[in-house]
Formats: sequence, C-alpha cells, structure tokens
Amino acid sequence: MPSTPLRADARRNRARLLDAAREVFAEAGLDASLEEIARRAGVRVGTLYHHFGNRTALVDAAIAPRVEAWVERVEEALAHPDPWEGLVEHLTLLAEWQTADRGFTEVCVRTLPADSATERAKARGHACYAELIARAQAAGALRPDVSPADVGLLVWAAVRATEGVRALAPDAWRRHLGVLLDGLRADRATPLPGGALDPATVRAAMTFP
Amino acid sequence: MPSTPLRADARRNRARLLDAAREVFAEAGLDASLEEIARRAGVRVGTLYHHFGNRTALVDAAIAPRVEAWVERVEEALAHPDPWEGLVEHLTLLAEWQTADRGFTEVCVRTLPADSATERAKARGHACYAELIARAQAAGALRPDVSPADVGLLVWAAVRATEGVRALAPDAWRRHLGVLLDGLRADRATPLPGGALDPATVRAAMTFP
DNA sequence: GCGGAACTTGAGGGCTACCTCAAGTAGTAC
DNA sequence: GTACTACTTGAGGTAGCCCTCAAGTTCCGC
Repeated sequence: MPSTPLRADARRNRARLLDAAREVFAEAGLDASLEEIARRAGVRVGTLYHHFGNRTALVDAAIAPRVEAWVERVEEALAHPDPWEGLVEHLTLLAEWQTADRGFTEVCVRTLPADSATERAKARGHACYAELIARAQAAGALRPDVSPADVGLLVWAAVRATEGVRALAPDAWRRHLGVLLDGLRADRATPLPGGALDPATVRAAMTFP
Repeated sequence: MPSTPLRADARRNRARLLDAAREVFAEAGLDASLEEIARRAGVRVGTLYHHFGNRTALVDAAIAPRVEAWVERVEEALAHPDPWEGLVEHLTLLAEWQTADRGFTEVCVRTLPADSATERAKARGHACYAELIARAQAAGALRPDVSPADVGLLVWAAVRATEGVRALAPDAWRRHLGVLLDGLRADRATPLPGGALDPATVRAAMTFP
C-alpha cells in the first residue's frame, strides 16, 4: 500500500486493477476471486496485494466512487417537488443500479470497516435517504409503519429475486418493484406485524467478513 | 448406490447421513460442504459417496420428503373456504418454512434433474399452487396481472431479504410479507410494467448445477 | 463360527483459492 | 548513462473442496 507518488507503470497497473475489480465485482459479487481480477488486469496476484494489501481494501477502493455517485442521486431525489414521485424515481434508479452491478448490490447490505471511504459515503447517503422516506411519509403518500431499512431491503429483495431470470426476462424486477410500491402506498396499507427494522439492527447484522 | 436390502450398519449410516445432510443443507444451503455432512454423520466422505454417488443424489434424497410435505400443505390450502385467506395462509407457511430451512428455500428456485423425486413432487405441488393463485384471482381478491411464478418469487425475496437480520429481528420477514400482500391485493392495484413471468422462463433460468 | 459379500476407511490426486516473499526487472532522478 | 529502488514476478506454503479406489473391516447366512 504505497503512499509516495506512484511510478508510471505502477499507476497504470493500479488503474487496471481497479477497472478489473469493478468489472469482476459487478459480475460476481464482492467474494469474487482476486486471482481472476489480477488475471483480467494482465498482472500477477502479487501485484494486486502490493497495491491493496487485502480484499477489503480493494473492495473499498473499487466501490467507493460508485457509492458516492449514489449519494449524489439521493440528494437530487430530495429536490424533487413531489415527495412520492421523488421516492419512486429514486428507488427505481437504485434497483436499476443493483441490477447492473452485483458488487453495488452487496455493498448496500454489507458493512465495510467504519473508516473506509465506502462507509463514510454510505453514512452521508443514508441520512439523505432517511429524509427522503420521512418526507414521503409526512406527505401521507408512503405508509407510516415502515422504516428506511424496511424499504431498502424490499427493493434489494426485488432485485435479488429476479436475478435468476435476468437473462430471459431482464425487466422482471420492474414488475416486482411495482407490486412493492403498491404495497408501500399509504392508502392501501393494512397494519404490519412487529416493529420497523431500525438502523442499528440492520447495521449489526451486516458486517463484511 | 446399492439396491439390495441394506445391511444393518449401512442402513444406520445412510440414515445418519440423511439427517446430517438435512441439517447442514438447512443451515448452509445446497452447496454446503459434503465433507462437513460426512463429518457430522460420524462417517468418512467415502461412505457418503458409496451411498449417494454424487451431491445431486444426496440433495434429492434429503430434500424430497420436505417438498412432499409442502405439496400436502398446498392441497390443504386449496380446501380453504376463502380463496384469499387460503392463499395468504399458505404463503405465510411457505415463508416460515423457507426461513427455517435454507435447503428448502433453494430447492424452491433451483431445478434438480427431471427424474428426481424432488422434481416430481414439485410438479404436483406447482399444479395445485397455480390453482390456488387462479382461484384467488377469480375471486377478485388477488390482482390479475401476476403469475404464480411472480408471487412465488416475491415471497422468496421477502425471505432472502431478511436473512441477514434474522438473528436480531427473527420476524422481520412477516413485515415484508405484509407489504407484499398489500401490493398483491386486487383492489386499487396500479398496472405493472411488462408481462407476467411464465413458468418456462422461470424453469429455464433455474437449473441445478 | 466361518466364508464371502457388503460396507467403510484412509490415503491421495486434482482443483481453486488465499496470501507471502526473495529475487529479478525496469522506471526515474541525477 | 548509471545507479537506486519501487515495483513486479514466479514460485510456493496452506487450506478447503471434490471425488476415487485399493485394502481392510464388519456383518450375516449358512
């Protein structure tokens, strides 16, 4: 894990490793083979470890920018004039991104070390996202008995569920999201059992290796 | 894979292997380590292979009875006087079982060889289950624009989504199922994008190794 | 209580993955 | 153009998994 300005070849290899990592994580998730990433970057695995030290560091470096891009989108969603529309558009975007990138999908429900760039970005995003939910509830559009974690997990579930049929029915997730959104509207709600999932529970449950 | 009447010790070991397999598959899914299963049965892995030949045969022998039990329950659900109530109770049961048994969960969305006991049971169950769905739709309770596969995947998704928080919030799946069921009710459903998932698509997408 | 078949074992070959490190290679600063 | 050293490599140790098979052990019918 060098810190002084990198040599030209090293800089090139580092960039290639990050590109390969993003590709492979997107296809195979965060537990994908590091050997495969090195292979795709045209480099030996020793080089990968020279740059990143361990899997977690590589995941963080590869995924953080993606999470940061997501944070920007949550912020934009908050600016939408209609609270319900803003929420729906954002959840759809989230599902779209998750469909296209398994690494991103997994990072949404797993926790990296607290001092990682990814987790710092997520913390910012979560604050906005909670506001997005609260705003839709305050407007009377979103049922009041769900937490941000509930909604997030539901979207994640719709994506996961349709993963298997993706090759044959690439837009199946849109249907499932449609059913969910109907279930989330305040004007159709029947009372839910138990209490809403709180962030602490969710966080405690989802820590990376 | 012997066929003549088994010797006493062999019968005992076979039973132990099946018990261990059910336990391990329930905890870790159908890709669990066969070495671990042999270990837990107090037997070497060679014995496991002597009895079952390969992983698929063991999965089939271990899981088929569970699927057959499920089929009985679908048949019972069809006898429920209220189509919607019958469906809801059955989906709840299905989710309960999936929560308790990861092997069962996976066998719901993966396909074993067509001549396996498991697949033969599933075929019977699916026929009843499709009728259960159709009946609820005919009664005007279930939205007409979802297929049996859609509903099955949605339930599966609710279970999967809450897997991570199970230790801390064991009943989280009930809330998610609640949201789904609200989304599945026919009254005030908003139209879904795309067409319903058909069984052929789902089957083609989900074939075991 | 013995012979032979049924069963189990232990060892092992092949694979993939993780991660390490001494030794060699090649940018870069001068 | 040389010398320094950051960087890369190749080889390798560990570990887990899959599955096979010859040799040894245990049951069971007679």
